[in-house]
Amino acid sequence: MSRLTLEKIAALAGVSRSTVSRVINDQVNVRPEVRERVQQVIDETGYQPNQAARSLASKRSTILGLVIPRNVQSVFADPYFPRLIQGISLVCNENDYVLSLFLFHTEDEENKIYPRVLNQGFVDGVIITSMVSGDTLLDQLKDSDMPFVAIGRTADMPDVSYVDVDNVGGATTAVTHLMNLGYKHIATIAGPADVRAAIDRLQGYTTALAARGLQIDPDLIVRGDFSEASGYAAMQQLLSHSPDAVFAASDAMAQGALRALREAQIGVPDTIAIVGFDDLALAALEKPALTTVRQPIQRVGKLAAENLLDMLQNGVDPPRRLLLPTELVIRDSCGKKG
Amino acid sequence: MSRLTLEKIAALAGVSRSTVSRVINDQVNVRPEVRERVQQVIDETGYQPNQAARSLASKRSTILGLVIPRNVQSVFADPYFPRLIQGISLVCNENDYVLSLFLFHTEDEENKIYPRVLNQGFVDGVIITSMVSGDTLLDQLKDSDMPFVAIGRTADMPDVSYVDVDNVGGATTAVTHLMNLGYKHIATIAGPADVRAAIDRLQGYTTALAARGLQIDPDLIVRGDFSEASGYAAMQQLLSHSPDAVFAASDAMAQGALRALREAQIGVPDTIAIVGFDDLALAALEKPALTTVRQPIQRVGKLAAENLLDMLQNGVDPPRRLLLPTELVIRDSCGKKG
DNA sequence: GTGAAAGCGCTAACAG
DNA sequence: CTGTTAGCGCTTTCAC
Repeated sequence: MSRLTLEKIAALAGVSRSTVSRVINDQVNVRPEVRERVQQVIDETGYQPNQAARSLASKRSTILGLVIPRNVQSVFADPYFPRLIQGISLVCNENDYVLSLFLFHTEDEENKIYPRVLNQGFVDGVIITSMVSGDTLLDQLKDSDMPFVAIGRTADMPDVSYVDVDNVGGATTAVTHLMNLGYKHIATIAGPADVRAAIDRLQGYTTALAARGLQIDPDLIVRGDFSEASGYAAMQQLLSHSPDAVFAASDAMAQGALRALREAQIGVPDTIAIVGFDDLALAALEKPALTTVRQPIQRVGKLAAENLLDMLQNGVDPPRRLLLPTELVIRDSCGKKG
Repeated sequence: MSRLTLEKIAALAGVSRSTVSRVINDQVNVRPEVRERVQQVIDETGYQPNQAARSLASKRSTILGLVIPRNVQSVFADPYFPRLIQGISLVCNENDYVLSLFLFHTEDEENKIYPRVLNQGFVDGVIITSMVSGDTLLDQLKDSDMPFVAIGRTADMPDVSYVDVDNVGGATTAVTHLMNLGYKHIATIAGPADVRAAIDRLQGYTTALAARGLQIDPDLIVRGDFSEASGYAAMQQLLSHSPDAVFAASDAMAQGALRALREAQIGVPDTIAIVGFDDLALAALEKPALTTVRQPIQRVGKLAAENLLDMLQNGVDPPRRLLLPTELVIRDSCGKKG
């Protein structure tokens, strides 16, 4: 029964409301013995301050919002999100913040709910997963005075804080590795043209080839939508151009590619080598085990939350921009030519 | 700038604060023309009521909590959770509620944060994912006066509201289907003995066999932990008892079983048929495509949220207990014996 | 170092 | 139908 209030605790401890408040908020200017006495009453009674009253008086909600726009919603079922959320949640727990989830399924929902999120004082700050450029929600956020951190940068975002993984670098490393193994005819299954991560991974591919003075063959670039099915289709399309290696911009697409090759009875990595991106759990279990680029998703979540909290304390300037390194995990599907 | 308050809107519209409040809360007793005038001011100014003040005065936070205990946390990365969350979130959005996530990673976190969740008035109600029996958090919830709905029932839970899928029925159907196809020597890869869903699926297995007067052979029951790796190991163990079909209590374990059989060069479904449980995305992509029991996860989430909201409005009694039907999805791995 | 007092912005009786 | 009046339970100056 949280019929308990500050007032009552104060009475029980024989002090004023203010003093109890100071104890609760770990403020200075309380004599140690008084502090202890008050704390004891709090412990004994199991008193918990009322959150609404606190927020009203202090103008802080101690809630962080995680916003997932509807264009991202479709991939919410990916293993990516749970790990991201775990990272964010860890930091929230540590800092006595609560994480609220704003999943939007339709444009109506966005229009209806988003203004509330931004203006009601519901959340102190927002982490937004942004993928495609020109994201409406991201733009609204920029126009508001709500502190926020973007997960994944989209188009140009001057003075926007974000955390992203080094997709360009990861892709470059992967393709370079293939070249080092001796592959000459390296194709890529890219992601959607409007998704920044896909653009970056494709750029990593071209960068790596260009660094060796290799020509970019448009026939060796096929787009998918990150899904298994699209990887399967893309691989079939690539087959007529007989690549000796394929860099897929997601593990799911790599998985689809493997399926297509299996059906076509083409040996991996003997005839065609495959490298993926993500390092999902399934990667290690594939046959052959998938060489892939691992991205530190949980760390992305942690850092986003940490930086947001830092902004809440110390102001949003200067913008925090973080690009986390990826790691090439070498397994069997890339072969060992050499 | 949400410097706007009820008071100011009232002034602008030439009415009292109460009237504006009534308009905002869709209450009766406001003349249509007045209502319209007020609404217009609200729309023009983009006024959003302050959430903290509202909660403080009304004693409702319009926040639903989703609690994921640490013993469940380990499987949070499963595709299961995003779908569950999507279901809950849909209902929250529809009803102007916000979903807050309480992910616990350690016991310390549970001890520190949980009391706050329950007593601070932070949330109006809680949805808790419970798996193992004797879950501490669930017990605390029962002892509190916080309205809640459990996802998945554990041990005996008289007068606890829950939403669960019919694991017994699903397993029974799956195994019966195998028997109908003519398999005689059906094994199962069961889940952990303390997880209710696993217990139920195992019971479904035995029930189905018993219904045909078949003996339960202990050698044909091997336990895993729902993971791919455990399914792989379990299948290897089963091999010495040469079953002609295997019912795996999760798709991941079925996947592991398939891997073991592939390695052992045993044909599926020709030599051994396999049926899984879950219908994850990977199920349809397996080679051969996995016959499995589909569970309506998103619906579980929706119903849990809907029932919780109903409890908030109409009181927690009587307890709502829902068992959702599953569906056998027949693909290739179960074969088509006659 | 401590207490008194003034709100934070809203809802909810209660009059009228 | 509308306005007035009390708070909700806390934080935060400001005196002392």
